[in-house]
Amino acid sequence: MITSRNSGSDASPEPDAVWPLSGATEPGPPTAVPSVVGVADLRATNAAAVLAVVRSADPHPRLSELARATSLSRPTVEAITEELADSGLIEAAPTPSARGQRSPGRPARRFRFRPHAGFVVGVDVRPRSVTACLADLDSEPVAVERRAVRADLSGPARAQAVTSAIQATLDLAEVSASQVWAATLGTPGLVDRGNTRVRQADNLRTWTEVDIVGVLRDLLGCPVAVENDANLAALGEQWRGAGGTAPDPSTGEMVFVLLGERLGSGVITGGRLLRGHHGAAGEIGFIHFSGDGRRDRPGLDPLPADTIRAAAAADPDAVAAIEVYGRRLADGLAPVLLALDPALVVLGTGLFPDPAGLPAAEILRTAAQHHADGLLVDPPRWQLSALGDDAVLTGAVRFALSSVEVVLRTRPTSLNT
Amino acid sequence: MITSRNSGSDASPEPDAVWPLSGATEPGPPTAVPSVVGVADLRATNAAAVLAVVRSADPHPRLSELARATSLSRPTVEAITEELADSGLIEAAPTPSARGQRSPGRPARRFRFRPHAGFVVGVDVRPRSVTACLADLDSEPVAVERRAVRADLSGPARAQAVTSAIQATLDLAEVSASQVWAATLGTPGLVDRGNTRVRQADNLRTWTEVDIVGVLRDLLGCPVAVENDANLAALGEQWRGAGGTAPDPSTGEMVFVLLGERLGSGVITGGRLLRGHHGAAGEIGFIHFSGDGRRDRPGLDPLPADTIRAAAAADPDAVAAIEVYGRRLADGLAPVLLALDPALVVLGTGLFPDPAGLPAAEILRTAAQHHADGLLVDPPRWQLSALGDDAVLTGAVRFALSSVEVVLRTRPTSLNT
DNA sequence: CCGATTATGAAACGCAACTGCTTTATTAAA
DNA sequence: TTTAATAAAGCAGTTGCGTTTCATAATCGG
Repeated sequence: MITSRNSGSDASPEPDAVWPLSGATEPGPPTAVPSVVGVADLRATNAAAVLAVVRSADPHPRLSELARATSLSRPTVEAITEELADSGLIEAAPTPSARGQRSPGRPARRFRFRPHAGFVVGVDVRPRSVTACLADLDSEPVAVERRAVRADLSGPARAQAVTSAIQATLDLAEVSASQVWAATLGTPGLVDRGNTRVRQADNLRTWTEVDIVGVLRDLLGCPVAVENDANLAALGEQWRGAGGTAPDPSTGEMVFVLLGERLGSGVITGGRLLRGHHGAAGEIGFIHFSGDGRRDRPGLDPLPADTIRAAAAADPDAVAAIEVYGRRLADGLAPVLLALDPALVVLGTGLFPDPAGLPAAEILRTAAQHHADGLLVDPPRWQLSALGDDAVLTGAVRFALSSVEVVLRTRPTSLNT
Repeated sequence: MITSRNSGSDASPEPDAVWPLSGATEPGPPTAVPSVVGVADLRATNAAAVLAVVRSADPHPRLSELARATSLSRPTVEAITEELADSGLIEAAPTPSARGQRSPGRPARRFRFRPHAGFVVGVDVRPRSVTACLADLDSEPVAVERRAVRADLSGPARAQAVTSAIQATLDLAEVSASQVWAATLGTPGLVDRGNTRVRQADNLRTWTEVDIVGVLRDLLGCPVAVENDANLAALGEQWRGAGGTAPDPSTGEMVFVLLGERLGSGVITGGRLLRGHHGAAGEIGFIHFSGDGRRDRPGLDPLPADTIRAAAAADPDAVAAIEVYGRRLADGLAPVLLALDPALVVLGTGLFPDPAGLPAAEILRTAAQHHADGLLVDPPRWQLSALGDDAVLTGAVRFALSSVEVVLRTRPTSLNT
């Protein structure tokens, strides 16, 4: 095992002061004194590079391929693969036995990533439901558990529902809490900047009084974070490339709009979530939308369910109503889009639960995009959510995973406990 | 000299694939394969750490202090200081001869940063003027040169004014072009994402047709970037802590509003400039402000100069007009502020050139802040620009400097050409 | 002038990575 | 079945950086 000079407390909810390996191109935040490195950190860094190649290469790579891809020497990658195998993060893969594909010479060992070396938990808390998802290191769900709850459930009872749902996923997948490396909980309302507390959630009674992060940390013994649901949904869409399976670079500059009971949004710029000073970025529900029924109050009333259904059935009045709604949305969003210059706006279909509503959502999207095109300098693309109802849950898993991956990128071999 | 395995082309305008040492806390952008490191990179990184301490320590540090501050061993920092001294980035400092402060024992060598080891150039291009600033590595100006030009000047002639102003600063300071490490030019209008071209600048004739980056690179032989003026002003304000000399953490989440002929803004989130997908982030000049004279066209007409003067003289009508203007501004900005959740809004006083206008600016600020407070969830502080007319120029210097500091943070010793 | 104190210098060690060579396992041809 | 070709795996030996440890040099207070 490698111990790093920079090793902070690994149980901290924020993986702080680690070394991002990705290249930030332009002016970054002003830094304090940069960290120093010792020889031991080399191993950790290079192990991360090897691990990344093993994860992405297809078919399973051989040592020589790893050496070429990382530009490390073969003896070095060999030593690294041994360490990674010891830590359980990779394992030997069977050599492909297809007759024609085999090359002459001594057959090479091949390596593959072990996604089940660890797990993460994502939770989606809504007024009427609590859903927990246990996912492996490839963010593949291994167990999902949903609890229907009453909207007026008290905070502690809701927390109880969360822990019980999580515990159920663990039991279902026969995974112990110690195998969980991180957890993230998505919630409506505002979250503090450190992702440790729910600051405000007007439709969830006494929910802010619960120290849900503490509860989950006691349950799982790993870093836990809370985050706004729209923000997580944005992350989820980013992961899925917002529509395709292929990663889409335009998701690095994206605005996700969650059309729920209250309007919310998640903003991604430079590939990362925009959180703001108080963690309240994206709270577009308080915008004064023009022409909305409630003239004096901010916000945009949600579309009635029957209008959506009627529009899906091509009722002209309902279609017109949705088009008006889309234009209002675009109108209110225009200043935000001007300020952010996103490549993409993704409309979360939380408001259009079943597939029947999809045609209506498409009408809304078209109307909004068309109207926005006339208002903006560099109009973004508008898309419907690719994940639908699962966006928040997926995003929670991604959030948890990304905090783990920061560590994987720096000292993966120190994780084998 | 140290050669790094990761050495890219140092003359590239974007310092790509270098190692940011600052800790990015939460989910970062999805990365390709991380870079690997060799032993040589250790030296570069640790040298950067030592350099940073030398720059920030006061009084000039001794070897043992450097060792303590960096947690490196004394022999290591000694070797590093030698290299840094060879490269010209630091030098021996005289020992303080004050009788009382001297400690017993052999007197220690002390080291200090040499800001004149290199220089950067910042340029502020406006319709009626071109200003160049030559600054040292502490971003201290060593020469400033201003050229008044006609607003309808052609692009090539304007470029000529730029090069001539830059050359004048070099001559004035007796600095050769080879000593300039980076240059940044601020301009109105839109800039492409790579900071290499001016995409759009409706009030500058044929300015977009000039390859100003190429021209300056030929002149200076160093990385050159162009950036929107409001964005640079935001960087400048961030550097000055937006009002104080002390660095202010709240500038990491800041919106700078440039009240010029056209409204522009620069947004800083997470300590870095928000650029957007097309580099057009912050273009709030196209927002439809309510109640403006031109109902059908977007934007907000600038305040007439005589109104400003009258308000400064406490004329009630003028004061009221400015208050209305401030409220309109806050109204139009509210969606942006909701989406970004900044800690701070800085009003650029480009519209209020002389000190006489300051009282009027203060009226505007107060009215805007008061009105915004009622519209937002987490209202930001509102401040007047601390740099005034120099904001863009200062920001250009900072932008250029930050791109060289990225290098200084990674392989400072490879710079001694 | 002497001891206390602090900085500097030099040698030896550990660790990670690299180069170059030998050995091993396999396929294809004789 | 043997043999040559080929590619992987194993095994020193070297280099570079950082660290520890010990010895030496310079200065101050008495």
